[in-house]
Amino acid sequence: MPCHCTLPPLACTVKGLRETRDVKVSAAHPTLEAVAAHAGVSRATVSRVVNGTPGVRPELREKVKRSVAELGYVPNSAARSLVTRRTGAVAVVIAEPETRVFADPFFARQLRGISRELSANDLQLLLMLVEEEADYQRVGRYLAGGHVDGTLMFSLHANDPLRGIAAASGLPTVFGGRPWWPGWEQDDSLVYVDTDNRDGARRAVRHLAESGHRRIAVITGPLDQTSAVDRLAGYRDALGLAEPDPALQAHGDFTVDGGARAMAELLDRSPAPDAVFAGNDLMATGALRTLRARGLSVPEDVAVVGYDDLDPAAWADPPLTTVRQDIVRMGEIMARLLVRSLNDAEAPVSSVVIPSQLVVRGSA
Amino acid sequence: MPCHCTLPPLACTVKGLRETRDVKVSAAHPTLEAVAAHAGVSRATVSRVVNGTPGVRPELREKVKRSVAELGYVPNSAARSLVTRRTGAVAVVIAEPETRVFADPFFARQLRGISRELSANDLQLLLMLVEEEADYQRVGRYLAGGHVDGTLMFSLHANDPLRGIAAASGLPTVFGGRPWWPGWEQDDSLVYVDTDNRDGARRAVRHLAESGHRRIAVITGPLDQTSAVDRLAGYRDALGLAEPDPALQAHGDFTVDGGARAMAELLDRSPAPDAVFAGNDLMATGALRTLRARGLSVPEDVAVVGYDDLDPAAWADPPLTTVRQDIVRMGEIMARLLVRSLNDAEAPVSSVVIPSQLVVRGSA
DNA sequence: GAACGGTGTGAGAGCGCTCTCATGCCGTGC
DNA sequence: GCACGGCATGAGAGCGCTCTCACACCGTTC
Repeated sequence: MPCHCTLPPLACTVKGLRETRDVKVSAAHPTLEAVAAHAGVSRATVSRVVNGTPGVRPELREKVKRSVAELGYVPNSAARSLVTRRTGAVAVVIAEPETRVFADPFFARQLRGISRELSANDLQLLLMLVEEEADYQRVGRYLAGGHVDGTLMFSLHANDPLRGIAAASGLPTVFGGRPWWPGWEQDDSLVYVDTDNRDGARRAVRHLAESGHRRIAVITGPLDQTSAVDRLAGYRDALGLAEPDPALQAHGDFTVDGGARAMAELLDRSPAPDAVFAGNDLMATGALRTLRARGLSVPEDVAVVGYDDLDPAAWADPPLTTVRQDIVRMGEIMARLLVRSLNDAEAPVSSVVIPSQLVVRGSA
Repeated sequence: MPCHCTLPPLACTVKGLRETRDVKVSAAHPTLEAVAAHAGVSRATVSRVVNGTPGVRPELREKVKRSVAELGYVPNSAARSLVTRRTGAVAVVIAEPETRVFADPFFARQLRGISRELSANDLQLLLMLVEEEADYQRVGRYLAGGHVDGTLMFSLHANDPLRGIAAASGLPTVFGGRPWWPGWEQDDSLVYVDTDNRDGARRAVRHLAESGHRRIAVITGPLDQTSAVDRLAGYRDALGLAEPDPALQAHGDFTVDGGARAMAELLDRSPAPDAVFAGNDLMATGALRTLRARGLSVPEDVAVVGYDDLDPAAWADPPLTTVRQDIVRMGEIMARLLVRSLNDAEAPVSSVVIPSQLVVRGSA
C-alpha cells in the first residue's frame, strides 16, 4: 500500500522500522510443551499450574512455576481461546457524531473507567468507533464472529441499529446511557448505566428558583437523545408545572452556537427570562456569549446554569454553575456489570443510574 | 465478584442480562468443515475462497461463496491466528497523566484517525491505558505475549519505560509524539509521528512580531515534554535570539492555573510584555483570566496567542488566536506507517512531522 | 502415443492449548 | 493381605483453521 502522505520531503526524516521477524525469533515464545520438558512433567500439569487449577502437589507446582519464569513462558491466547471458546476481550462500541466526541472529554473519562475495571479482570478492551453506515456492518460481523466475550455500547440516538446488532450477536451487552427505542422498557434483557439526568436538572432548576428567580427559561438539547429529554423533564419537575410557558423554552443542539442562538431567541421574547438552564455546558457557554454581547450581566440580569461540568465551565467568566456527573465511575460500573454476567451468565444484573451533583459557581 | 455499587436501591431498576449460552447456540457458528460439506468441496477449497487465494475455478468459487452466505459462516479468528501467527490486532498504548487526557479531546481525535485507518485494513484496535506502575508490566507481558501484531505508543515523558517495553516485545512500533531519551537520534529503528511544534510556535511568535509587538513573552509548558521544548525553541527561532530576555519567560505546566500564575509573574516584572505566546490554549486561557482581572485589555494592552486550537479557544473572550494541528491526520499516519511495516517488514518507513497552521482570531 | 508441464483440488499434518479419561500410587478398612 | 476409594499425574483427542504436498486431470509437444 502506497503512502498517501503528501508532506514536503523536508519535513520527513527517514528511519527504518525495527524488523519484526528477526526479533520475534530471538524473543522466541516457548510453548507449554517446552515448559513441560524443562520441568520434567506433562503438558497437562503445566496447564494446571498456569491456570491455577487445584490438584497439583505444592512442590511440583513450584517447580513448574520456576520453569515458567525461567523460560519466560506466556500462554498463546489464540490456542487457548480456540478451545475455551473465550477470547478474554470485550468490545467497546462507540457510535457518536464527531461533534460530541470532540467537544468534550466524555469518552476519554468513560474509557478510563472501563479500562480500569477490565484490566483488573484480565480482559482486553477492543475499541470500535462507528462513523458511517458501513461501520455498523463491520461491527455486526465482528461481534457475531465471536471475537469477543461481551460488548459495551454507546449510542445516544433513538433507533440506533446497535441494539439490533447487540441482540443478533447474542453477546452479553451493557449500554451506556439510557436507550430509547419503542418498547425498551418491556425488554428485560436490557441493561444500561446512565447518570441521573432528570434529577440533576431538577437540582439545577430548583437552585435557580430558590435564588428567587421567577422566569426560568430552558435551552434544550437535541430531543432525540435521552439525556436532552431527561434534562428537560427535570426542568419541568422542578417548576412543578405540567406545561411550562413555551416562551421560556428554546432549542439548542448541544453546541456553543446553538446555545448562543437560543439565548438570543429567549431574550427577544416576552417575558424575558431572569434565569436560564442550559442542557449542557457548551450551550451555556453560548448563552453567556450572547448575554455578554447584549451588555447583560451574569448573574445579576440573567443567571445561567449549565450541565456536565466540563473543564472550560470553570474558566468561563463568570465561572459556570453546572451539574457534575461521575463519568469515570459510569464506565467502571458498565464494565463491572458486564464482567459479572461474563463470569456467570445467570447472575442477576440490574441497570444503574448514577447520581448527579450541583456545582455552584459564579453564574447562578 | 460483588458489586461495590453503593447507590440507593431506588436508583436501580432490576433487569436480567440476556443469557449468553442459549443465544450462542442458536446463532451457532458453522465451521469451515460445514461449509465444505454444504458446498460439496474440501476444507482447503473453502479456505482458498474465503481468503481470496487464486487458483479456484470461478464456478466453484461462486458455489462456495453461496454456501458461506447461506450458512452465515464467519472464520474463527483464534483458529486462524493460531496457525498464521497473525492476530489482526494492534495495541494502542496511552501512558498519560490524567490531566492532559481529560483537559482536551486530543486522544479522542487521535483515536478517531487511528481507528479509521486500522479498520480500513481489517485490523482491530486494542486500547491499553497506562495509569500506574503495575500497568507497565501488564502491557509488557501482553505485548511480549504475541497477542497483537504491532503497537502504537503515546508517551510524552522523557525516559518513559514504554520504549524499552516496545523494544523487548519485538513488535513493529510507531510512536506518537517525538520521543525523548538519551541517544534517540541514533536509534534508527525508531519511527514517530509528530506535529511540527517548533514551526507552529515560530509562526505564532512571528505573527506577534509582525503586528508590531516588541516585548513578546513566552509561557512554557513542562520542559520534560518534547512538545513544550519544541514550542519554546520555535519562540527563540522567531525572535532570532539565541538567548531571549529571561524576564520575558515564565513557566506554566500546561494547565489553566499555571498559565494564570505565569501571566501574573510576567506582568510583575520589568519590562512588562506587550504580547504573550502561551505554550498551549489552556495556559493562554489562564493568561486571559489574569489579564482580565488586572483590567488589561486584549489585544490592545497585551496580545495573546495559544497553541492547540481546542474548541474552547474559539469561545474565549476575545476569541483566541492559536495554532492548529491536524490530530486526526496524525493518528491516521501513525496507523498507516504501522500497517505498512506490518505488511512488509522490509518496507522503508520514515518518521513524519505534520505541519501546523496559525489561526488568527481576536486575541492577537 | 508416450512423456511432459501446468492447473485445480483434496488429504492430512499440525499450530498450542484444554480437558476428559485412564492410569498409577497411596492410605484406609475389613 | 487384599480390595477399595481418592488423589495426583499423564496420554491423547480435538478445537477450527492454514498450508504443504500429492494427486488427478487437462492440453501440449516430439
